Amino acid sequence: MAEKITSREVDYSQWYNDLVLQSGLAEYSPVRGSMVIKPYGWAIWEEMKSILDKRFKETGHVNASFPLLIPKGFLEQEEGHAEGFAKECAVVTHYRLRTDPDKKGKLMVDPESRLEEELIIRPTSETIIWNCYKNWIRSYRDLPILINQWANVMRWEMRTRLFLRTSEFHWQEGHTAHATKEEAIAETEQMLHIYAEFMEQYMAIPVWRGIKTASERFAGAEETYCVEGLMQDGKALQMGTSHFLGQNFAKAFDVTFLNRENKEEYAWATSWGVSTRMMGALIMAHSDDNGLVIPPRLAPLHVVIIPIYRNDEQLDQIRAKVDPLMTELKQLGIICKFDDSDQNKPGWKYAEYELKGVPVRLAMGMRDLENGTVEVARRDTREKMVWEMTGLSDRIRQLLDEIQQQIFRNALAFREDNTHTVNTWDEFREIINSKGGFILAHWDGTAETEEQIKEATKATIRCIPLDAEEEDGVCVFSGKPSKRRVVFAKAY
RNA sequence: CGGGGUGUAGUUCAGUCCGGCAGAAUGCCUGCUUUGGGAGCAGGAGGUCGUAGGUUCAAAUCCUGCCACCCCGACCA
Repeated sequence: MAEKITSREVDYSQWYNDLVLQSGLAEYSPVRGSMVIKPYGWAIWEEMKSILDKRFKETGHVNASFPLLIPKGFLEQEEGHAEGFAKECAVVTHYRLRTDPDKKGKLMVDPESRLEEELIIRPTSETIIWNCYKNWIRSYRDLPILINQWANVMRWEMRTRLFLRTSEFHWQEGHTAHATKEEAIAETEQMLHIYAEFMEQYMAIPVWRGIKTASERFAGAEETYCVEGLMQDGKALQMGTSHFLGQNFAKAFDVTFLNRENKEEYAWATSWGVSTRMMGALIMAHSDDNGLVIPPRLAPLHVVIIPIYRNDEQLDQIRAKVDPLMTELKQLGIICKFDDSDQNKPGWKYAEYELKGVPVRLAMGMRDLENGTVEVARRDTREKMVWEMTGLSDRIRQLLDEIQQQIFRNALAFREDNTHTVNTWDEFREIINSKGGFILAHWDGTAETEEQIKEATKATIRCIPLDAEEEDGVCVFSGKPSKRRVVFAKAY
């Protein structure tokens, strides 16, 4: 457990891996690209889920569950969708194993169990859901359908990274059907804003809200909206997407309804999702060389209390002070733990809880008992203070709020320091190659230019910001006229 | 799928070049002493050396094949 985390300066990727493994968020599994999410990691994900789930329900959505296995033919129905996902699908071809007659104790795929129609493991669920919607939608009175599902999906990735890109990942996918285009677009935008608010207010990560260019658009979408965050190494991370699917899936699955004028019309669709990738963002946005830094609003444990004592009698004295404090803290909705285990010394515990990113640590020893005080340490700044026991629980609640805000302010300041408005190609290349971060630059709107910039610098257009102001300018690459700036960055 | 790296105790690794009893640290178990920033001492348990084959009196070590994982690219949320 005393292993060192690689410093961010030395090797950012290795730092990230060390952190995930050592803090007990997750570990590798025997199958490449899949991971075990351990209780501490899952606890954070559950926190994220419960907050988002509540917001979804507040905005009229309901949860359901659709199957893991999808008939291969379904994927063929929508052309763009098929092209986008075909090359990363795991395929089920057989339904049975048998003992291998040639190798004792070994199993083999039973060649006689080949499936008539092969099944794919869902990479996303548009197809199987729209196959259902076909039967569920008859009239405009059946609309809108506002369904979400929490599920795991699988995309066979060439190169995987814990949380950021695993073959199997957990997410939620909302799939809605609407009677009008306007309503579907409003839904797409609404969900994007719910994501953005969650990321800023809970994850403490400022995000760009924007629209993807055609080349970055979801397979099968008319328009893809996204939220983009900035990691400490200057690379951008797409943290969520919301798609306006137009009538593409309705046409592919023949989903029509009779409108008020008794005329048959195709339904309008959206889909939107965030995944366990957000865990990666949370880690990379705030943590340091000592371990995780988790914003209080997502932390599974807010406060840890560590006793410092020489014998059982002293421990009992400390416990007598800690018990009522814990009761008060719990009444304020603060999750706390008294770590009175005798396995490790206080110093070990300090390091351990810092590694796990617990926002506030209290230490109480004989000196404190005499003075009626407690040592308060905050994880984000690693600052230590000595506070009076009187009125402590309220001060801790305020401190947690302050930490939440401070972490966000830091992330925002970091993003501002690493967002550059650029007008020349030389400047663009210079910044992308040295500092990284976001670049705001004019773009002529063509896929050719976008591609050439990507080839030259590896930077991609992360989004066209929703709140971009109209501004006449010329494309940083081609010199052609442009109406607004777009956001470039190297991305995960 | 290309380039690089690694597979030896729960973990991190040494040992491999030059074949000869399977090692260290850490963690784990027992006991005692400790406890305000990753404790100390004593004792103990723990490994078919990734896998299959070959060479040899003898293989962790040499040869061949295979597999897995990590890092860097191409692809992607």
